Amino acid sequence: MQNDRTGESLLFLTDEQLRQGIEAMFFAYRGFTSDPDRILEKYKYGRAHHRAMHFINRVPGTNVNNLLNILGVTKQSLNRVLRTLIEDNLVILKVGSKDRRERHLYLTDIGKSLEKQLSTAQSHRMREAYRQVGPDSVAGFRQVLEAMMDPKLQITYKKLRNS
Amino acid sequence: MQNDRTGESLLFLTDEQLRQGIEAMFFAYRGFTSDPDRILEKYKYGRAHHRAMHFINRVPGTNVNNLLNILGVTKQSLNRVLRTLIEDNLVILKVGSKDRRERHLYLTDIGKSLEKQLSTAQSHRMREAYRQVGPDSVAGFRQVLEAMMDPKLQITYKKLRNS
DNA sequence: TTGGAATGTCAACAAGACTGACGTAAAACA
DNA sequence: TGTTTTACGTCAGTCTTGTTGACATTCCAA
Repeated sequence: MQNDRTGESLLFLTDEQLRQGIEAMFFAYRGFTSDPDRILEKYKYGRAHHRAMHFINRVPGTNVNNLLNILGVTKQSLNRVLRTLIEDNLVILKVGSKDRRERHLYLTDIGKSLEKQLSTAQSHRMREAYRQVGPDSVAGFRQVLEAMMDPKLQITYKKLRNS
Repeated sequence: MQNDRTGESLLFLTDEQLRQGIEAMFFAYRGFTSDPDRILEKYKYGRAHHRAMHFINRVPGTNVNNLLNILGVTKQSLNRVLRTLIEDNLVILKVGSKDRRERHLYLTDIGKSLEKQLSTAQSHRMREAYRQVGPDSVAGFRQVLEAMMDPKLQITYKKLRNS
């Protein structure tokens, strides 16, 4: 199993092996979202709220357009989520000082605390998986994921990584 | 970067590294589903139809309950999808001969052909990603994904792998 | 023969995505 | 200065995919 992993051997990747990769993505993504989902349910929020909070936390002060590009949804869809987060005082809008058309998004302390709860739960599972398989596998994991992204999102991903 | 990848070093996995893994999963899953989604749109189907077809193809003759467990949705939700697939002659039901309560699911030739189209598109992206990163990374990728699954789904995944 | 399991179906509902149209404010441009 | 473009918000309607609850049918097994 460990030998014959030459570049050449990839030419013989069977449909079966590719299908297993597909199924692994499907089942793993379920696990990946399950812990935050359980927490969100208690607060009557959904995955969309989680994603918004995650990236507002990641890029504090981001404007709406930028967040839209990251999330890949329509402004109407994002707006519905943002409205409830603002109503509930998890997120605040600040009008841009340079360009006053822009709204900059920040998590409030309450928002930060929920985001922390969610990311802790999600990270915990990932940390545990990392621990089980060892560092080399983790590097491979990240590389394959990156290679599977659409080019535009790959750039977005790299920008976030360097910010 | 390549050195110091000992088991010990995992203890120093930063929140930042874990967060990058989370974001990689998020962006990669978008890529993962995008090609089939484009095809499905033409036929007025959704991801739910794709998933059902995928696993019916994978386990021909599966009964509904088994498929329910694999997909992790309610029977009502699956039923709606199955109904349209049956109406459109992509899937056929066969009443169980041993236990006639059970309905066994099969893809028709038309169903097989659409499933093939979808899995080819999805596999293509995965194959390309695999090619870019090399076989060792692929092994790591699969191992991390497997470790991230819920235990029950991990068993389901392994069963599929050996069938 | 009866209880429970497997399945199907009806109804109602909710989250979260979409499109399209329209409004407002502010910046950028000509 | 006047016009156009950009950023954002909002209203309305639709679709997919998920949910719960209730109920009917079939039929295996004790």
